[in-house]
Amino acid sequence: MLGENTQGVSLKVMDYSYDEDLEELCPVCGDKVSGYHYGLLTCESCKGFFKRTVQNNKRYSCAENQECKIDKTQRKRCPFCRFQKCLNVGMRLEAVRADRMRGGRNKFGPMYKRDRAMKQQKKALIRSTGFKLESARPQLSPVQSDYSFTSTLHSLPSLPKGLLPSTPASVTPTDYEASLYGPPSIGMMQPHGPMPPQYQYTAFPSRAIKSEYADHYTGSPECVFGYPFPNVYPTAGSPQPSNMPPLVQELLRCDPDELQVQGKIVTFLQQEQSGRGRQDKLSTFSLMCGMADQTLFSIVEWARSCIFFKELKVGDQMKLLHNCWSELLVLDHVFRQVQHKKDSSLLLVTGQEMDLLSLGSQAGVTLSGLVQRGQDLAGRLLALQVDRRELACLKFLLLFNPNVKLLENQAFVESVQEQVNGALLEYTLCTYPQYVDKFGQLILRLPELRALSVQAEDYLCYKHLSGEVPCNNLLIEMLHAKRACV
DNA sequence: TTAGCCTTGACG
DNA sequence: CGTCAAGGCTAA
Repeated sequence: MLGENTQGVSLKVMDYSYDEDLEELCPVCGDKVSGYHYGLLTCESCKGFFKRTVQNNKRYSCAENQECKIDKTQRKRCPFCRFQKCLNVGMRLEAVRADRMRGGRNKFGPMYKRDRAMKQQKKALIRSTGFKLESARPQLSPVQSDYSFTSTLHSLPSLPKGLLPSTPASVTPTDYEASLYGPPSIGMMQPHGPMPPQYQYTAFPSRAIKSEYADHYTGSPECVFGYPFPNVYPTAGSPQPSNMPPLVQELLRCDPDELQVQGKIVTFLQQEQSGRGRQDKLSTFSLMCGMADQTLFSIVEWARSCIFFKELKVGDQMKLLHNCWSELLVLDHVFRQVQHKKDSSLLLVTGQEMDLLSLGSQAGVTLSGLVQRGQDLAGRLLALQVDRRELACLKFLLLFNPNVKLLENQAFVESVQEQVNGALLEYTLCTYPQYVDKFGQLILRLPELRALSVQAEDYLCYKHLSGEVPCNNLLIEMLHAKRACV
């Protein structure tokens, strides 16, 4: 949602301008990338450094404050900070083979492929939207197919219960991969905070790492590494699945693969833009509406496939979603900023970055204020170190709002609310015992979030009435539905 | 120890 | 059979 200026806005989107520049730099030292190594695109030297460090179980120490800048010229100066940075940007210990088997492929192969595909898509999106998202007149004829909410709820085939992401295994392969998969290049989930410096000195149970193809070998059982197989690395500080309340785990499992959502939205916007002529390109504001609209779409899909929610009758489902869609949308946005961890720019659902300064100077006061409140909320959540399991709970607490009136199955909604509350409380107590009242702090964010979403709705309504929001989309339908029933 | 180049080998 | 991320080798 951008720009209150009908003349047109041209908000600069920073990232991905030139294919080479930002994309081809090693996230550790900024040197030239030589390919995917240990989970992400890095340069040859950091690849070698990471390998040596893990293979030889090296321990370094930092002569300074463990915050040395690592760049191409200084990367040799402090191996401690260099390795720290390797871990922080998402290099994977488990990609270093304990048995030193050469060649072949590992389980990251498919992810490298997906990442490459995403990058391609994004480049295409940049090409079609332009580096600077130039505004045109508000679009008259949105090329949106039938996205009415009612048809959405009805038309999507009901998924067979057994096939939903609730397979017996503790974590589905996709979830596992998604959560393992590192951060910024594809702008998805990343560790919720920088790796604590003591990370590598913590006593971990040693565990032999074998290559996946090592079955053919009689690998030496003595092969033990100091670095553990970091199953829980990406969410360091998060619990082992064993001491997590089962419900929390179940809720997390409902969460969609962020990469897939991003991919869908990017593809959609790209197609929409490419179907237009030069003069006909969507304005920045319209693009943002498109993003929000598509995000909303994925939120509805998420809800429909969720445990508890799918048990409800469609009527109740609609009432709940009408009530909380904007809250979920705002939470989605805010949590993305929490992961983004930059105050100077917004991370969009497409993975693009938008510079906050230029947004501030070109968007109107209302929008700037909204965005700022979102940043403030993101800041508080970041300070709280909210993790994605807690996020999953919060989403359910918003969705199953017992204050929604005239529900057919009010009692069920109330019971879900209570169950999730209990699970979140238990989770925060078990996982973050050092936090005095993390649960309470998290719950306190909900009213703030609601207040913000109300303001955002008002803003959207205003923009809609002044004819600046492409109509005929889910966003507007939700807006109308809510205003109609309140 | 570093980092550029070489060899390996499952996967498509 | 080519690709490309693993590990290996070796001058600086």
